Amino acid sequence: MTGDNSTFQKNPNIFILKKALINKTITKLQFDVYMVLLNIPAGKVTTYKNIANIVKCNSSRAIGQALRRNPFAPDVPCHRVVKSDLTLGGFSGSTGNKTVERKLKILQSEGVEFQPLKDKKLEIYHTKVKEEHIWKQST
DNA sequence: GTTGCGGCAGCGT
DNA sequence: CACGCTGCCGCAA
Repeated sequence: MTGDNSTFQKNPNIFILKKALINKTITKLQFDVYMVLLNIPAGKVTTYKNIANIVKCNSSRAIGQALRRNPFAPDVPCHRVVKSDLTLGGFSGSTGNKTVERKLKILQSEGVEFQPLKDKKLEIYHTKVKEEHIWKQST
């Protein structure tokens, strides 16, 4: 193949992930999930459910579990994952406002925009990502 | 080496 | 709003 090897050169993280899988510091599900994350560019986000579909796992919650154990943060961008209703969801193993605020700040610094839900309380937890920032898989 | 149990950064009804 | 459910994984017996 004359194919594109630049992916590997631009993402040395892939090499690190494979190594971690072989050394069994991460599970196969973690490996699959983290590989998906590496394809999400800054300024975009995806959902737990979307990742679950990609890695063929029927439990979005298991995805959250894999993310919370991410040993490679922030190189593996676990903060670019939100809930299906486009609200923020948890971060770093917690759903508390204080913790989630950190997630919000990181995403905003990457250019992601948010809109609060008017009919709900103006809490961070009810802040939604604008749809234009949802990551669409390239074919 | 194996089995069983309980909890999880969510989702659907 | 409250509950039940899913698959996965760490830890104790």
